Amino acid sequence: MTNDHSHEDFFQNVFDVVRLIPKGRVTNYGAIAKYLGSARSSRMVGWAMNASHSQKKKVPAHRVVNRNGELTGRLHFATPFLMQELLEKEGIKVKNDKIVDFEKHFWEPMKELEM
DNA sequence: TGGGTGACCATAG
DNA sequence: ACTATGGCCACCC
Repeated sequence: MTNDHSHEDFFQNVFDVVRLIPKGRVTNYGAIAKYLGSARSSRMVGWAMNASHSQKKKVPAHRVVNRNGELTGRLHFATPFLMQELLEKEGIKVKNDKIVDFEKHFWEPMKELEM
């Protein structure tokens, strides 16, 4: 594992994309996987997000939710409501662990990054 | 070798 | 709105 850097390269690619998500916008795991070529499934994006908190260069992990706009990763933050708090600080409303007007805030890397 | 488990997703009913 | 299923792929027994 320590000799095989393929995972870490993938992680870095995920982190780079997430860092491009503008404040007040959000995307989901699948969209990132698709943008990166889908060689790896969206599960791997979630796996990468697990490691995102220990990065020197910060990763706005709170801007990544699941396909339905639900804050499925919230328990992996320092506190169970930190993810929601960070989103609300950017003007995004959250109700019952779900983003209000998800489509309105959605950021599609395939489109926004103009392939 | 094989089963269980994920910050997932699409589809079907 | 909900559950069930199959695909996904790395990790851990």
